[in-house]
Amino acid sequence: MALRFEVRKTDPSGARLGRLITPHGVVDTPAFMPVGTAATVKGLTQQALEELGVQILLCNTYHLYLRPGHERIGRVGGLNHFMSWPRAILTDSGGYQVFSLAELREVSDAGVRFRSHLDGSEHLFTPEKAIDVQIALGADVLMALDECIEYPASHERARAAAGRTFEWARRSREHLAAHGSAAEQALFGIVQGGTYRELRQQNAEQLLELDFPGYAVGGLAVGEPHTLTCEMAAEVTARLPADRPRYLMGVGKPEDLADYVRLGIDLMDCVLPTRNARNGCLFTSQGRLLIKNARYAEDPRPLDEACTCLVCRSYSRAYLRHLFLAHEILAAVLHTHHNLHFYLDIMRRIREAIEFGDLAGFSAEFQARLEAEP
RNA sequence: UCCCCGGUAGCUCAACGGUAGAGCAUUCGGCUGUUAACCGAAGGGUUGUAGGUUCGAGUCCUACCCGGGGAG
Repeated sequence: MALRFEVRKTDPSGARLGRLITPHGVVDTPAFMPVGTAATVKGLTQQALEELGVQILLCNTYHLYLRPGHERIGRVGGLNHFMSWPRAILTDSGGYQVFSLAELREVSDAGVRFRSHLDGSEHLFTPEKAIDVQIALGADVLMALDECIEYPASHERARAAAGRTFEWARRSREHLAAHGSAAEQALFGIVQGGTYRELRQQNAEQLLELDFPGYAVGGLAVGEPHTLTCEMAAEVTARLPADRPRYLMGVGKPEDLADYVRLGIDLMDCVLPTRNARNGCLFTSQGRLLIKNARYAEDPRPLDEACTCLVCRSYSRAYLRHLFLAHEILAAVLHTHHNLHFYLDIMRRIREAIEFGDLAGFSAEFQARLEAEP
C-alpha cells in the first residue's frame, strides 16, 4: 500500500490526530497543504518550505500538463526530483479548473475539453488522462477528476455533477489499477453534491463502494456561507470510514480551520495564505492586516507581535509596506513566508490541542484574539 | 530681441467649437482544490493669467506669464 494512515487520537468533537505515511515522508494530521500549482509555492524556495515545516505540497495536474508537460517532468525524474522537493506531494486533478476556467471549457460525460489559458490550444481531459498525467508526475496522492460547480447551483445541476464525478471516480480507479501504479500512488475519490444534504450523503455512500485509500470533499468554499460549508462537510465525514484520511478541498480562512478539523477533516489546502500574501493581506493573531494601509507607513512593529517567524523577527511593518508599494519581489517572498508560517502554526497548535484534549480551548482563545483590538 | 513648440488631476498625457478623460500615483476594499506580484471602488480640475469672438471656448483671436528649442 502506497499510503498508510494512522489515527492516533480522536477528540470527542470528532477531530482526529493522525499520521499520513507516504513514500515521501510522514504528514502529521490535521495538516494544511500549501498550494504550489505550477511546481512552486510562489515566492518561496523548497528549502524555505521545508524549514517552515511543510510536510506535503499540493501541485496542479492541469497546469503542469500544459507547462512544462507531464511527459517532460516524467523524463527528468518525476515531480519530486524535478522541483527538488523531497517530501510528499498531492496533485489536484484539474477538477477545480472545470470551475475556474468556466469560459474556456466544455464538460461532457467523456471529460472536459479545455482551451489552454496559455495559448488557446484545445485539450481533452478525461478521468483516464488526468490519471496518466498524475502517474507521470509521480505524486504520492492523486485526485480523481471531478466536476466542481459554482454556488449557487440548482439541485438538478448539482445532482448531475455529482453523478458524473462518481462515474469519473470509478473510471479513474480502474485506470490506475490497470496501470499498476496503485502500489506507489494513492488515489482519492471526491464527493460532490453542491449544497444539498441528500446529494452529499448519496454521493459519499456511493463513493465508499469504490474503496478509496482516502476521500475528499470537493465543491465547497466557492461562495456559500461558512455554516453551509460546515454542514455539507459534516454530512460527508459522518459517512466516511474512520481509518481513511479525509481531505476538505480548497479551504480555508484561518479562523475556520479548527471548525473543519472538528468535523473530522485531516487535510486542507488553500491559496489564501499565499495569494493574499502577494496581494498585501497578512494574517495575524489580531486579524487581517492590509500592509498598504497608510497607518503602517512608519510603524516599527512586526506584522504580528505574537509571531516567531523569520519575517516578524526581522522586519517592521514600515519596511514591508515600502517593499509592497514599491512592487519589490521581496514583499511577496516575506509576506508569503509569514502567512504560511501563520497557517502552519495554527495547524501545529490544533494538533497539540487535540493531543491535550483542549481543542475547544484553542478555538476560544483564537477567536478572542481575532476579536481583540489590534 | 525675434521665431517655433508647449502649459489640462500629484506625474505623464488624451479630449471634430458641444457634459474635461485615461494610465500611473494616493486612499480604501476584496481574494477559499491559483487563468491572480491580481481585481474593484473612491477622492482629486477656476484646463498658466487677463480679456475677446461665439448660443456655447481646454479648443478660435489678442496680450502677458512660465518651460523647452532655434535664430541673432
